[in-house]
Formats: sequence, C-alpha cells, structure tokens
Amino acid sequence: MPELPEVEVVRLGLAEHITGRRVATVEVRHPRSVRRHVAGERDFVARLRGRQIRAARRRGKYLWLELGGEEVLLAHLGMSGQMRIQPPGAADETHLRVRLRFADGGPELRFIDQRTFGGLSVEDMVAGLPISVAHIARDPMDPCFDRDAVVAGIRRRRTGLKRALLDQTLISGIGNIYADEALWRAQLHGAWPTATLTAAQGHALLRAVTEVITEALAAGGTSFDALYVNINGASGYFDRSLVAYGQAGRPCPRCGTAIRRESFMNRSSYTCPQCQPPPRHPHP
DNA sequence: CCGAAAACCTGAACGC
DNA sequence: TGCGTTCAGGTTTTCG
Repeated sequence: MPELPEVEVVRLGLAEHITGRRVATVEVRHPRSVRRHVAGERDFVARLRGRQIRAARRRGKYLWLELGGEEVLLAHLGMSGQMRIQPPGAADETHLRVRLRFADGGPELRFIDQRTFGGLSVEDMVAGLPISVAHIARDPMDPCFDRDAVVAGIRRRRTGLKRALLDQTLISGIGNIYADEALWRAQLHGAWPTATLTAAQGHALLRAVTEVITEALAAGGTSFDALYVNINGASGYFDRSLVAYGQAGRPCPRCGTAIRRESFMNRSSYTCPQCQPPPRHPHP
C-alpha cells in the first residue's frame, strides 16, 4: 500500500508531468473522494478551475500540488488511491473518482481509488504546510529530519516500538510494510517497550528505516497487486526484496529460521523469531 | 497520555 | 455455483 516510497514515486511523476500547467475543468465522479473538502464538491471544483500547478510536494504519505496564493490541492492515497496521467480520450478506469483536464489540451490527471479511503481537498497553507498536514511529523527523507529528537521522542513514549514507528505524529511515512522491514533489519521486535530502547538501538532503527525507504524508492516502490502503480500505471518491484512482511514460513535471509506471522493491532506483523526475540515484558 | 474499537470501503480468497 | 465470512489496512474519532 502507498507508504513514503510509493507516494514519492507519484510525486516525482506529477512534478514532471503537470507542473506549470493550468487546470481547465474538474470532474468529480464520486463525492466521497472529496469528503475532506469541507466546503463541498462545487467549491472544490470552483477553487481548482483556472489554477496553475506550481510544484508537487510531499510529507510522509501526504502529497500536494501548490496552486499559488497559499492554496494547495492536497491528496492522500489511503489504501488504494492512484494518480494517473492519461491522454484525453483514454477509457475511464473502473474506479475513476476525479478528473482534471488542462488548458493546454494535453494529458489529464486522474485520481483513481477502489476503496475510497483516500481523497482530495483544496486548502490553505500555514507556515508552508497544508492545514491538514500540520500535525504530521517530518519524514526520514526531509532534510530537516532530526534523528536525535526522534530517538528521544520514541524513548519518551510509553508504548511498543512498532506502534511508535506507525505514529505519524512522531515520524511520518512508515506503514505496516516498511515498519516490519526496518524492525527486521535492526533486529528488534515491535513489541519492545519504547522506554527501554537504548539511544544506540534507536539510531540503528532509524538507520534501518532510512535504508529500506531509500532502497524501496530506487525500486519504484512496493506493488503486491494493481492497487499501487505510478502515474504511468507501472508497478514497483520492491516486493521482491521484502524479507519479513508477508513472508510467513519463508526462511529469514540472516539465520534461516522461518518468518512468523503475528497478530498486531487487528492486522499482521512479520518477524524472525530468532533474530528479533520478543521482549520478556512486551508492551501490549 | 495511551489503547481499543469502530467507521469508512471494495475485491480477492476461502470455507462450506 | 453461490453465498457468507475474512482479510487487506491508513486515518480519524470516540470512549474508557
């Protein structure tokens, strides 16, 4: 599902294909996809028409297009959201939710979303961030990402390590897939209480996070199925490099022990029972 | 501060 | 074949 590397791949594609272009018409084909635009569908359309796309930006899993005048078109892909650049006249996708046509008559921008957990909104920026992104922490690709502060923040928490990694207000961009991969690389179990983490372990974990995110980005992201694709519809191939997530029963590349699937927060965690021993007193 | 659960969705996979 | 169930999971909100 779209986590930081996947969203960054999309951002790069949008930056290349739509910066500088002017929006001509906007078609909202499913109201739920603009539910976060509180002023309603008509206002959403009116605010976009005639606007020029100045830049494509991202923090964590949030993506936005600057429109000038401190306004942005904000997007979150949720579980299944896609941005596609398609030639005018290309057949509508089954789950096409929003379409932007441009004044130059060139390729259009389509927001496609099967499960409609994602969505678009037009909103103001405050201090360089869209209002809805103000509470999201900097991500590991941010030049201002402060490793010492994040390690200290993790150690101040009274929770489990994986919970902390998934908390977008502490460190952003990480979802279930890259959390499991980073924990495996750092040889830490996600149930480890954050308070007992040493600073060295914390830094090792952040290094693992940065490493796995960087490698995934270079591979074009992780695609299990057609639910994540780049703006041209192409899949990433980092799924071939996953060693923990979704790999139950496969041997750990480090020690050969079978990767185990565990239940966690109504979803799944994948760990190597040998390399990532669960703590004696796990955080629930 | 923290966690659990619910709500929001569709389609694939599976059991019977 | 088909019906019902489970699972996939990011974010927000509510409640304890």
